[in-house]
Amino acid sequence: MAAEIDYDSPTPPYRQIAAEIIRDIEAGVLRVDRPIPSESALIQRWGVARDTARRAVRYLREEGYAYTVPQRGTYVRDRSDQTQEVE
Amino acid sequence: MAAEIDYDSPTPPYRQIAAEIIRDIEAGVLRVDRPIPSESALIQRWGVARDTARRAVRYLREEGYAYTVPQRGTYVRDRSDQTQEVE
DNA sequence: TAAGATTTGTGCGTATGTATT
DNA sequence: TAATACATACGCACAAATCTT
Repeated sequence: MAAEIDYDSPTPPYRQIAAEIIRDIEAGVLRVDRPIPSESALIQRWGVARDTARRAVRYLREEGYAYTVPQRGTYVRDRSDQTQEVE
Repeated sequence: MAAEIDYDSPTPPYRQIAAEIIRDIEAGVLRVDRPIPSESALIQRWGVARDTARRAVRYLREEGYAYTVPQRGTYVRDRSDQTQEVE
């Protein structure tokens, strides 16, 4: 917890951030239909630029871990059914 | 007075706006504990986006020139004592 | 009591420019 | 060239608190 970005890692910062959020989702810390940390929160939590925080969130969407409601926020997506995406 | 934003300058717009406000503070045009121009006022005065106006105000806070009261406004801070920040 | 305006807080969408790898 | 990261700027929408009418 409260890990820092490892800029020496081959894993880019946005993936490290996404990884922690995924761990929180799978650990039940972040619940379905509840918001994940906002961009601003991620920026402060990790000390990264907005672009990086946004990449992390975008990655979570692409991986099916979250969904975004425009102008509202990004929430944990229910993956109880299709854990595997067919696309 | 009534200068325009110089988009060719290496100084970003938010810093140009902040600079004018600082001049007004140091010239006594803006007094201690009196409000500085609101975000809306800055948007109209300079023709910039809210994000830019907010950056200018945030910069003034960070530099110790102002303090913000949520939902009230941002006011000129008394710097008579610690003109120099120790941090 | 209620409505409206004002001001800041928050969140996201988008774009450009620079730098590094 | 492409991906990544950071800084900046513009746009839109809604919430919350405050102040006025």
